[in-house]
Amino acid sequence: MARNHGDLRRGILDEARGILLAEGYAQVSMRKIASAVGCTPTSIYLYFESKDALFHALIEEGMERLFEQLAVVAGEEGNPQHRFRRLCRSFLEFGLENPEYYEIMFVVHPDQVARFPSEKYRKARRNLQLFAGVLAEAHGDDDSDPMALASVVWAQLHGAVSLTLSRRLDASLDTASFLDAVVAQSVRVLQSTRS
Amino acid sequence: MARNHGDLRRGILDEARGILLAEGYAQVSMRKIASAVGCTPTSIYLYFESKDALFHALIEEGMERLFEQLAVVAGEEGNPQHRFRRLCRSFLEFGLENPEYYEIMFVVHPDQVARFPSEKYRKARRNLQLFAGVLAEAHGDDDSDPMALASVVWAQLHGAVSLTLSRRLDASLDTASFLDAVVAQSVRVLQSTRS
Amino acid sequence: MARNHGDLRRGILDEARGILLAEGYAQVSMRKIASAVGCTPTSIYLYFESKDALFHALIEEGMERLFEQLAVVAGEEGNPQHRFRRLCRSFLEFGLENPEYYEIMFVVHPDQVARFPSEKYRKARRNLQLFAGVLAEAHGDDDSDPMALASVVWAQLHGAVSLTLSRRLDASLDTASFLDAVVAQSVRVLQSTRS
Amino acid sequence: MARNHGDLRRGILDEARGILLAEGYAQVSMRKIASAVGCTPTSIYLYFESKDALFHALIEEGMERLFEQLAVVAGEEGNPQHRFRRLCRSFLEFGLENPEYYEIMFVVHPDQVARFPSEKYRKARRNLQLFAGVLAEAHGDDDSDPMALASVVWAQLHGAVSLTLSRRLDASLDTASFLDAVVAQSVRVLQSTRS
DNA sequence: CATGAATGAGCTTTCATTCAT
DNA sequence: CATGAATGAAAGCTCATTCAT
Repeated sequence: MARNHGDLRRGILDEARGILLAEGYAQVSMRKIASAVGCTPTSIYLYFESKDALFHALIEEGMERLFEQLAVVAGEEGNPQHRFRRLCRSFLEFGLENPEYYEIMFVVHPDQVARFPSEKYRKARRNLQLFAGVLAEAHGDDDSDPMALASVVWAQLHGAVSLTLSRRLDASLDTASFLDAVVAQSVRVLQSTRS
Repeated sequence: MARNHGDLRRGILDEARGILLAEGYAQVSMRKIASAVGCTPTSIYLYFESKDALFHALIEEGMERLFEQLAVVAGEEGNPQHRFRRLCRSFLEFGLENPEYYEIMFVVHPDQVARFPSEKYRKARRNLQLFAGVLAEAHGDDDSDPMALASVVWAQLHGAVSLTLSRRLDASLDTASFLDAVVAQSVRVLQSTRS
Repeated sequence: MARNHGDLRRGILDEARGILLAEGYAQVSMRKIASAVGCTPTSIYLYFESKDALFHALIEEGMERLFEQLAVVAGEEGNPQHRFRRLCRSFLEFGLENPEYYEIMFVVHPDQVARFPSEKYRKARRNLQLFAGVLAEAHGDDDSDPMALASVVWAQLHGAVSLTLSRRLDASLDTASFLDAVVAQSVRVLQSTRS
Repeated sequence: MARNHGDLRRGILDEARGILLAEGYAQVSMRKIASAVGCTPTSIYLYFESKDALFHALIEEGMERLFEQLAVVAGEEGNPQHRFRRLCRSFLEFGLENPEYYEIMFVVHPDQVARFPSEKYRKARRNLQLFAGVLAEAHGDDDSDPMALASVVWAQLHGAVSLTLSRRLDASLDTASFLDAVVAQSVRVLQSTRS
């Protein structure tokens, strides 16, 4: 239990994420985190100003992880269309494999968690820019705004992830082929100004 | 206090929606609803078996309103592609104009509200079927499953609405043209099996 | 459901007793009684001034049933010692077969149910007098007060019933032989002044 | 407010007992205890996991006090019959002098308080064993089970205490001589197998 | 750096009861 | 004779947070 400086902060974040993943957003309480990490609730306040601050740190972390995951794909060689498709897939995977992370990053109402501070908002924005970048490459000559297109794609992917996670999709629907169809449809954004 | 029969029930539903919109689902409490509507928490239980039941009633109501709105469009004359486009628009409008309804209907996590009872679930399904119906018409002979396509479109639209409502979209983005782009992209689902 | 006058009162008492037996004292509520009997909670107040009054009526009824049961035994022919023994048995049986009746009659704290009105108290006293009567017969010439002796016996029997009902007796103890021993010991009260 | 460590815990237990005595088990609430002891309901949960746990602590305490009191008598020198008689007296005294403890230890229905945890149950059993021990001594060679006899005595004593405490005994009865008679009758258990 | 003690506000739900009709 | 609507009080419990040490 002897911890180095900073270890506790790390531990708090890890356990908070753990509970978030295991039991869902509504179940995360300072008490639970504290007892999971082996300290008192009070101690958490030495590292985080409030519960909101803790969640913002988690969100930030999530944004970074997503960025790393997407950046690998975006940086690969080869056909930009191909890369774009893989970017979409990668986003879907991230969401489905980190459901509760995804929840706080993209679903939880901003009035519930206090609004994500704007300085950290840039980190969220970078993810969108990765999409925009690859889109711009793939799209060639075009007057359409890549960020706008990226947002449309993002909306498509986000809708797919969030409906899947909240199990609102029809039970008769096969998830795998639904996701395939979503990716296929996302790729169609590249035809945007052709017609 | 001089109230007609049923007025209080209506008032409870309305105030619940109001608080939901203003403060988010997690902040809606029986106490708050009661004090907003001007009765005691106990009285709410005369009209709703539980908090969950109250929210289920709201969800049901929302599903019906959405259905009515979509049904008008779906029943119009003319080009099915055109009708499909207007259906998409109509869904977006409903979401943006009824954010409280939208929140409980499609966003709030099912772990927080007890699962929507299956007998009422059919009402929710009807909305998707409207999309599927028009899609089937517009699509002509095709081997793709209209419900599957409809789900993809729904994901696109839902993503757009939920990102807009939670103000997670880039501030530099013009909402109107974003929504136009979303509709344009949704319509592209009709090309699904052509290429 | 068409009820004659007085039927409802009867029904209320019956259902109250039923719930009392099935679910225990703490679970009996006006609501439950009303819904079991098929009327509104308000209606109960037409027949009983309060919950306490209803319970007092139940207690009175219980006392009468117990009296009837004991009176049969006390009135039998034959050896008074024998009759006394059977009286003891009969009391034990009543308690064990009507546990929740027994609960309100003899266990529930008088601060919980408002004090049993003194005019009805006489009915409770009659039961004790039955014991005293048979004891006096069996005892022959003696200067000891039969009511005092009867109270001692009552304490013995009541202790046995209440410990059995609240399952506080040692699990390794066989209930049947415990009760036999209790009766045997009760009979010994007849030796009171002999030594 | 300036309190030493442990004082609050003690105070909670004492006030809970006080309310129990004054108003009966059903009226004891966390709120009432808190306001009697001068703290918030929340604070009670720092010392007791739940209301049940609080009452279990009281039961345990009561069992220990009773044991200490009985053990002194059981350990005295002299005639075992004499000691047995004094043991009975001591039990009666404990009950009448500690009605609050007695109430939760032996009267409150187990459906209302969660079952006394089995690890602590041994403490409850020790008291009965004291009776059994002295009975075995006094009884000499005999085939009857001392625990069974002790239970019969316990029933007698418990009946006497509980009827006295709930003031169900006849008002014309002199309490002191009633208790004398109860003890006298209890001692008669020693004749059990002689005749 | 960390804690133990405590708080105040809040939660959903159930209760016995009343009153106008 | 009976109801539907409503109430006020209370229940056990959990929460994020603070503060003196």
